[in-house]
Amino acid sequence: MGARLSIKPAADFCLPRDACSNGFMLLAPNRWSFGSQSLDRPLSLDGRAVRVRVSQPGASPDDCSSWGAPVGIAVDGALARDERAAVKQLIARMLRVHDDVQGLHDVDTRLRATGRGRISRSPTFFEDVIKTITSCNVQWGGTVAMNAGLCALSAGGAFPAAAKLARTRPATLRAKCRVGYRDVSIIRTAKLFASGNADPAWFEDPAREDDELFAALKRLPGVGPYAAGNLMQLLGRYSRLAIDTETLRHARTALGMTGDERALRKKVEAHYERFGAERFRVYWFELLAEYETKHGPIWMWSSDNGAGDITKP
DNA sequence: GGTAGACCTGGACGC
DNA sequence: GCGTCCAGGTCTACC
Repeated sequence: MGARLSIKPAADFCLPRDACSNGFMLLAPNRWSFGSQSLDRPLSLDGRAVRVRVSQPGASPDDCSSWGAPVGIAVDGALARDERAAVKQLIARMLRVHDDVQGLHDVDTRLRATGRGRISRSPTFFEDVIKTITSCNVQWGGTVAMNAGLCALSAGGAFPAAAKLARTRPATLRAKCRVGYRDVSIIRTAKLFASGNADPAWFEDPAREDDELFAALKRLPGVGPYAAGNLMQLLGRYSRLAIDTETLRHARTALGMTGDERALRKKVEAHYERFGAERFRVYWFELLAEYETKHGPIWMWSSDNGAGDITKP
């Protein structure tokens, strides 16, 4: 008999809409089930993996009266009291269940009716960092394959812990996970986290200045301007864009901008500057709306049907 | 500070 | 089936 946990989320939280707000939800070890509108994945608890299924019965993005219902977590196995608290904390971080999105809706009123504003992430900052590194300089299919390979390294299929990756040889990562030249960056980053020289609490400290945080992120191996920008939003800092080729495509096709790459970057920065501290989220939900125009609501996509065409992050 | 080239993989394409 | 080319950010060397 497994444990059953419950989280009381923010009043406008809607699992299908808020979980499926980031392509990371389609990467291993996450599995979004289109049929049951639930999220399955293993979580690491002090070295052992427990499988969880997260659901919010009755929640529908199209029915605001269904938002805010309790989020249920079904755990495959029994949990000690401290483990129950840990599971709830990891899921709450991942889904941002308590985030307030009013500030975003104040600057972008288009999002009010949809309730959108939460961008999901990983249960841990370390997983966010490695997933971001695997999203650089590769097409989405490559990122999917790399994360599947990384999770295959761990018993139970959980995302590997920093200590585990720190002990892995570069050749093993290349051969089994197809990470290519990112092998050294991933292992160096894992060593920083495993040794305590990179402290998640330091990066997650809300008192940290954006500039200081961005500079520290760029010092992580394999993290450049794009990756640092993406990690900023994963840390809840939305004042910077994470400009990649998809941003430039959006600038050309949706915003009608022209020019070479340098010119486009300047125009994109100028375009979103008026949204201040909410720059990234305004950009991201514009991009998401564009995808959904082509492919339908993102919560109707599934990890089982090819992971869709969504790009990073 | 700006630029060029290497890094690796998978997909597209031509033969 | 095989070879070639290309796309995707980061890093380093160089100007």
